[in-house]
Amino acid sequence: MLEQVKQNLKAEIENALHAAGLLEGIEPAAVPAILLDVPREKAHGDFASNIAMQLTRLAKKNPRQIAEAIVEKLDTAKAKVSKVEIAGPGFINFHMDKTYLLDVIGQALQLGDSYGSINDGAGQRVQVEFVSANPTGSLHLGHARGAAVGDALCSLLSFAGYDVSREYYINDAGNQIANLARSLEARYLQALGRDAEMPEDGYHGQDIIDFAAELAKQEGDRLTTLSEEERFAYFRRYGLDKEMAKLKRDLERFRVNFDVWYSETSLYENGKVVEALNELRAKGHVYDEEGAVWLRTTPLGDDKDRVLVKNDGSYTYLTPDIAYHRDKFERGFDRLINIWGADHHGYIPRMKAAMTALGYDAERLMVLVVQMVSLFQNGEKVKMSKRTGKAVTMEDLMDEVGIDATRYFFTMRGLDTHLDFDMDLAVSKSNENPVYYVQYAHARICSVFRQAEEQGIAIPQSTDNLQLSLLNSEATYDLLLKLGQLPEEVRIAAGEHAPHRMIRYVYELASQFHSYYRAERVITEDAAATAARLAVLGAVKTAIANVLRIVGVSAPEQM
RNA sequence: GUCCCAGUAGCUCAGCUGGAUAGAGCAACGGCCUUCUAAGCCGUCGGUCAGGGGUUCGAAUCCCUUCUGGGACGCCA
Repeated sequence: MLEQVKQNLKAEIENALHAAGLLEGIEPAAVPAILLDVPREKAHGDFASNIAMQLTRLAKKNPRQIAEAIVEKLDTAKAKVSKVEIAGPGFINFHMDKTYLLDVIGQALQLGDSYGSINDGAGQRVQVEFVSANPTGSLHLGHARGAAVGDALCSLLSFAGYDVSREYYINDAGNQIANLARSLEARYLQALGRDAEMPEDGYHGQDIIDFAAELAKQEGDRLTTLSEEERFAYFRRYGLDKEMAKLKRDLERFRVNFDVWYSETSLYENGKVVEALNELRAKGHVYDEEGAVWLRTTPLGDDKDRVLVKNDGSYTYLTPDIAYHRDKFERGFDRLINIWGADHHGYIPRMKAAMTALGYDAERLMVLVVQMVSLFQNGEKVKMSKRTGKAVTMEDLMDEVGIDATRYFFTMRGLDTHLDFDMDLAVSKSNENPVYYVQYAHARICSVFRQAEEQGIAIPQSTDNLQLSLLNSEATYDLLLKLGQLPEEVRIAAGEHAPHRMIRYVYELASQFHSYYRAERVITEDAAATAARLAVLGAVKTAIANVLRIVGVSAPEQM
């Protein structure tokens, strides 16, 4: 709705540009796009354009002259502009008839759950792979950030009209799983009271100690009688099953639900690793040297060539991963998005190179890098290591901080900022944590609705039969302006893959609402005005709930 | 040594495809509950946008450079 108003204004500005003859002799392609900002200063109107300054050089006139020419030719009636001013170095400030904002109410009520959704994606198929933590220990802080951000991004893209598939790649085939088996074996023996040393690269997490204890209790020392081979296979299977079950449980509890769990092992079993390798070789990107098989990635933007098959005949991590990404493309997705930890950023050029080598457009694969999370407790940075098993797990976070606050907190920041997670503050549930501020706005609206219902006042489900013209206060207009910006926010946030923008938006919307709530009493003696205001609240409630749903935070009815 | 990310108020961070007087939360200080939830509202204080050069009508934003913090540079995954 607001966008229509804006588009209309843009079109009228363009007409004015032509009418003023400002574009004569300028290549159409060179004409800058007309951008309309909502100025920070209210005195600068509802929308502002810097087009006059943009045209300075092209039109060879000074910006204020250009602005004056535009304003003179602007059809203010058609543009629905109530006042135009030229300000500063050449900004044109447009003041609109504020009643245009009232349309937003009906739109939000009518669209409900889909208010704010757009169709930028036009049904394009996007696959997002995220978390993909090795099943060798509990999910920790970094994984939680990846999970929160990845899931929010998926919901956001879906809201923007993309057909999104969430996928988790299970690294269930490499050395690390052998290490898991041996670690579990050692812990099992220890649980039986025997002397057993952890393997050199073993996993020291508490989860494995617990699994081993359970196993010792169930099986006694029976497993020690198995042949070495049988025993290894047993521990491998058992460890993997246990770790995967725990992983899925934690993620589900975190409200992250994957559409596809893709097993690395399956790539070997159905021959896709060999296929990928053969294809690379057939396309001439592979060579043999020093007993190893190499992929020539250097000409494709990588620092150096990469080994695919080691001289002992086994594959490097890269090889099945290439097969995996090849398979993603083969499944027909229009775009692939990977969310990787910052420690894997160096891996991006070689994967893109490999995709290019296979003949795919590497531009269709986007890797988003999520920076590290540092944990602070008692004012000090907590050192964490998977090696020693000393780490705050995602489960700890959910237990101590809660899911709403954790998800909000992780989604709040841009992907590329190093995030400091202050455990004390998060746990204290003080008002430092803004999730309550937003949720409270939603709960407050619900509370007003309960009050209204108790008094026998119906909550309007649409704006039919309402006198919206009764809504003419500054506080209402401010609130409706923010409310009406949701679709555009979704557009920008989805386009930039920036779910944190949605958090900022919903915080600002909540803030506008809280101010409005203080400024105006909703339920009064005036039935018509009451109904109109309840409609405003219903619209705001819808918008808050929709955004919270995107970021995976609950919208409580009361607090 | 090379590459990636960051450096903005006391703290945590927005803003970064160039725009008007650089924003928010927390902290600090001062107000506001006989009225729909005070988990709230209103106000005050707080800045060499790490430093230096450049590009131009205009730079936190773009380019070069220096410094600081974090991460990555395996025939590990």
